[in-house]
Amino acid sequence: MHAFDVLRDPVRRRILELLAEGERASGEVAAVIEREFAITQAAVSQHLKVLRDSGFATVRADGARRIYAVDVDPLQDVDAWLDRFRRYWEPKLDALETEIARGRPKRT
Amino acid sequence: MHAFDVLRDPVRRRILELLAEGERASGEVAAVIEREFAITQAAVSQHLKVLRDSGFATVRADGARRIYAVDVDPLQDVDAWLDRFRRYWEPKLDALETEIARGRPKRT
DNA sequence: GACTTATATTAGTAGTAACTTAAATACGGG
DNA sequence: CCCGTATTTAAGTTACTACTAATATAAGTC
Repeated sequence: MHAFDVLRDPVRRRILELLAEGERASGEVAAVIEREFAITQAAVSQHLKVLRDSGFATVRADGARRIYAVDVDPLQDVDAWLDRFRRYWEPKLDALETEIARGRPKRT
Repeated sequence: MHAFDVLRDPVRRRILELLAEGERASGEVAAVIEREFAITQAAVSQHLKVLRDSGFATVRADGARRIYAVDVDPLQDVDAWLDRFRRYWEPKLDALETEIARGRPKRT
């Protein structure tokens, strides 16, 4: 599943926003999302699965709980894709200078 | 239509890549896309409509031709959304310093 | 004005994705 | 072990989206 397919869904974007603030248990995420989007816990769990399978999130067990954390690799891919458009809003920087100014690490 | 809904489609992303290199007539875009994705001119025209309606592209007439150009406003929105994740791969810069270092213009 | 080229629009169809409900799995405590 | 909590998985339904084929619109040429 392509990064943009994942990001297309507003629920998944909101989950990533939550995880950007710090790791959260599945249930904690579900509590927020259920309230904000009026969907069931099962639906949230399915979204978490998509995020796992597509590399946007990692999980670790803590007893019966599942602690989710954001993984930014696919987001960096998106950021890299945007590079070709940056000259339209960062007119002073050429491509190389942009690399340096932003300190973006090399992708493998 | 949200920016990520638009970017989800690989054909639309490819069209934007083409337009990032410079403006192109509808038919020029269609020629490339028809070849690369094996879809009809009508389908390409529909994608161009989506890009227009969602603010990713602008058009001007040149006789019977329609010249398309990229409009990066929605792409800047995407870029801004990514800001909250940047600290995970730009650890040395805090939020304010990032703003300054990247020289990102204020969005209205 | 008829014909060709360039492009957009309409109507209909098929595949996909997000949801719900129900059931399954796994851990922790009494 | 049985029970409650935490979480995932499965099955089925519905809505949306990208497509094709056909048609419409508009400009350029003779």
